[in-house]
Amino acid sequence: MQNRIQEMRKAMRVTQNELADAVNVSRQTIISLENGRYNASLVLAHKIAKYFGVAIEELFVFDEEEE
Amino acid sequence: MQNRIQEMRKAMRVTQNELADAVNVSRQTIISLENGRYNASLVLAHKIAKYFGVAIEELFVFDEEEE
DNA sequence: AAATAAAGTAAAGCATACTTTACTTTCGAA
DNA sequence: TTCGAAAGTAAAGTATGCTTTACTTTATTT
Repeated sequence: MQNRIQEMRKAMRVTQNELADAVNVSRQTIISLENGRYNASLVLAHKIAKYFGVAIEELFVFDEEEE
Repeated sequence: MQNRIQEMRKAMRVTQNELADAVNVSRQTIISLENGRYNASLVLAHKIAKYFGVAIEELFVFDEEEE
């Protein structure tokens, strides 16, 4: 699964810190998500999508081969 | 967070077993999700939503007060 | 009413999301 | 070119999603 968090964050000119605060997680979590170290939980995915004003499916790219 | 898994599953006349197999998790996982014991991961949420042919946001009800 | 399928509970164990702390690297401005 | 902000790495610890096994309860069908 890929995501467009960094892309959208930069488009909105927001720092990792600001995003982390806005959705109530640590900056580490944002870094790890952006760098593909793990996947967001459903709740976090929803919060970030909402923050960017998009649907979860627009923010996360579910490559259909994945299991 | 609430979800409409049981509701949609019954509407489609599918058993917990069939759904579990279709999205590749154990039956326990479906039971626990339906009974609100925990939240689905993003990947699982996507698979179930896809199985039912709806968007994640239609299947999961994110009550905005939650944290 | 008896048999079978479907749904549920319980609990131990593993995998992964997320936190915290501390330190390093990159980058844009003064 | 240096200084500070932003981004990144590493690693140990906690929380939670998911599995597995085994047994119980509720529905449905015959």
